[in-house]
Amino acid sequence: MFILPVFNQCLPKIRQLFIQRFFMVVTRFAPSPTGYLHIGGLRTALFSYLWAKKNNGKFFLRIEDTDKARNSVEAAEAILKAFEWLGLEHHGEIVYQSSRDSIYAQYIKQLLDEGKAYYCYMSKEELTELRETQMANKQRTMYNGKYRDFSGETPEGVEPVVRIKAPQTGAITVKDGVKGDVVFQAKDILDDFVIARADGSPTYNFVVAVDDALMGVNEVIRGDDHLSNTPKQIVVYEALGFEIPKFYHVPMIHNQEGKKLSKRDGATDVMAYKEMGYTPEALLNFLVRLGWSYGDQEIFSMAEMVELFNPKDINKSASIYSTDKLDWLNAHYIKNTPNSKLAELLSAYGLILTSHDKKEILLDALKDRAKTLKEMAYLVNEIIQTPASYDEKAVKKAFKSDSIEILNTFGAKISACEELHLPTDYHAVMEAVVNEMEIGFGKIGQPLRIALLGKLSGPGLDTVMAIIGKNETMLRIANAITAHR
RNA sequence: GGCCCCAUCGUCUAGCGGUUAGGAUCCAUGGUUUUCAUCCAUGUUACAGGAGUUCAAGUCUCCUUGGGGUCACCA
Repeated sequence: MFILPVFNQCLPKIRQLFIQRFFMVVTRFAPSPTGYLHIGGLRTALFSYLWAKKNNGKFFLRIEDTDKARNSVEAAEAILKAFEWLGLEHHGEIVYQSSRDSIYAQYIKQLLDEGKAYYCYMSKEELTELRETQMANKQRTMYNGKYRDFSGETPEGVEPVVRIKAPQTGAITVKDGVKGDVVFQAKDILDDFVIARADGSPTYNFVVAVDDALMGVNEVIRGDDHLSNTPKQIVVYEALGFEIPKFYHVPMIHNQEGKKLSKRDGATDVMAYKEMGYTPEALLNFLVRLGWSYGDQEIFSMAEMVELFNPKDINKSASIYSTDKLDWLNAHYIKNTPNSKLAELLSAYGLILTSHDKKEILLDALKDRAKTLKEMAYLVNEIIQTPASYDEKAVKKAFKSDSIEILNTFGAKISACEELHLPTDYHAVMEAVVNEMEIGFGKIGQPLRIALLGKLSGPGLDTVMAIIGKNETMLRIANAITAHR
């Protein structure tokens, strides 16, 4: 092979351009501005990010705001905020389609000049009438090509749209990395669709193709609701002489009713998951496994996702959104988060632990018990705060006639002890009382639990006492005795 | 309605012609724990239906059924 030596002799810069042009994976996430990032969008963003990252490629962010009514800056900020929380990064500047009108205009003009597109003077009324006739005749509604080869007098009073000359026969094949080759017949789906509105603004299928081509995007990973748009985009690519990218159309995420996930399906805003106490690791892990798998593996760190993800392994079928597994993953990640980091995370839920001297014991005692950070913050507060009331059912069940006496004895012993620091110290006192009074552990455990926590569940009592300290322990015991005498 | 996509436990999924159809989650039961949770063990539950191809089909083909997506001067 003689190509390799020649290639290596090229100047580094040219060589890099070559690599970039022919080998570098460039993906993008191109949401329309809705004001927040939703869970389905995040998954395609994640897939695109991972694939680019794995290949040392580029992952771009583009806001599809050709519809100027919606606030794209706010939307971009919301997306960036979510990306930041999740640790996702995009390359370069955010591309706003709304600021690229002149670029689109240039390509529209090019197509017009080359005779690949034309002005269409059909009025809206005429178009509507055409559609109604077609529907009445049970034909598919489509533009009839009236101005495709028009050479007469241009009608007055109609601002023309620009339509592209789409093939009327033959087939368009979308080579899709997920679905395989999907063949569309031109006669079934195509007509000369509008690429520029009467006001000159370009339409979606046109700008998507132009931008992806200009940005060098060569691997498009997006929802399969775009699959039927793809032939139109291919028409644009071909008219403009751009190279068609590789497509991966990932199946939808459905709600419990089996329909496409929408705003009405509760928490579709990614940031709502932060508020609910989910960790980025859990959410990302959850989403990467929705529609994608790697054998039997369930737990994926970001590094593993980058290493193992490949869009060719994406499923073909839609999945239903259910949070059972997300809860499990979240609990898993909380359990495996170091305490220092956990304390930091918990501060976002109003829990400031920096000054607590038994922080380690406290976090160790609770990290196995919470499904979310929010729940964990709540559980911590339950322990730190003196119980304001006692669960009646629990009292009824566990407070026996001899409970006051046992608590009194225990309280007195605690009071007499000088050195009480660790759970084992408190445990020794409990054992001493149990032995002296010749009772079972449950006899002291149940009422003491109510005294300390106001209810019958929670971490080990010795642990709780070590966390709250000697004085608070005595206070809670005294309170309980007063309340239940 | 036209076109397109899809179909394995309730849910997420493995499977890529020969498996007792596997894992995870959920649920249930048992063990550990003074309680609860964690953890461990065990268990219930699936190839939508029908024709082919083949010695052999969850796996290939076709049909049916069911579900979804999409059909704009929205994105």
